[in-house]
Amino acid sequence: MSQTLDTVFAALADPTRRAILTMLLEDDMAVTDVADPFEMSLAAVSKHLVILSKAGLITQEKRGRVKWCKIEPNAMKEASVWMQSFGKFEELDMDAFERFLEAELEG
Amino acid sequence: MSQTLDTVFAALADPTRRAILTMLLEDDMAVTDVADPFEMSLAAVSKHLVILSKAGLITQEKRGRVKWCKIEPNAMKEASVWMQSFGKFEELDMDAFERFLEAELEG
DNA sequence: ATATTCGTCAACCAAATGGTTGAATATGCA
DNA sequence: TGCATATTCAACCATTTGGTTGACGAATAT
Repeated sequence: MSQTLDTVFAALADPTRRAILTMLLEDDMAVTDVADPFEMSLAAVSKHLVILSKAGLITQEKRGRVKWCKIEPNAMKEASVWMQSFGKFEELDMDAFERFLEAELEG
Repeated sequence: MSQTLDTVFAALADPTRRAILTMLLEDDMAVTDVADPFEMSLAAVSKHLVILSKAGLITQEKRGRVKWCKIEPNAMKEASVWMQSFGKFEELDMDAFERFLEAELEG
């Protein structure tokens, strides 16, 4: 039983958290800026960041009063490998994938 | 926002459900046989199968009084592609991966 | 010095999750 | 027919989840 898979998959199951990760692909961000596009309180987003942090999917570093969030893509490796064992997927349609990411961000 | 990603990742977040999927990699199985190795009621396992089913990760076909469960690896495609966008992972250590799958089954 | 900004904490809430048990349904067997 | 097997359903329960608000501490700006 892998606690890592539990926490990583659970973290990825929430659309807000996936949107946050997609945002962080662009650049490191402060907590306040991460929260900005969402229609929920800063405290709620802060909790999401804790969950992403515990799953290892992001790291946070405090500089001054600003806490910077950085994505840690390698934390997905175990989960990604796990999934890949379950099928040989067709090649990626990258255009479709881009559109999909757009939708995720708006979602 | 993708309801599919929500349900697939949520389904994979539970170790019992991942173990079920790993079992189904070997062969299609009846509900009773799926439930056998787990220390929980048949009803509980049945619920897990419903969740896997709704996520599209398995299909179930009733023949006689037996309901057969079949893994549908392609349902992981979208989620797998999503994850892969977040990093270029090092090459897989396949021995480690085998050991990991063993542990999952025992978990 | 004081006000403002950044972020978390604590208490609370509703809804979802993962489990239980016992009854119900449907099929197969003798 | 009558019994056993396969599976789900319904009601229930404890815990977790995802959100809220208001207060708070730490850092910055005026």
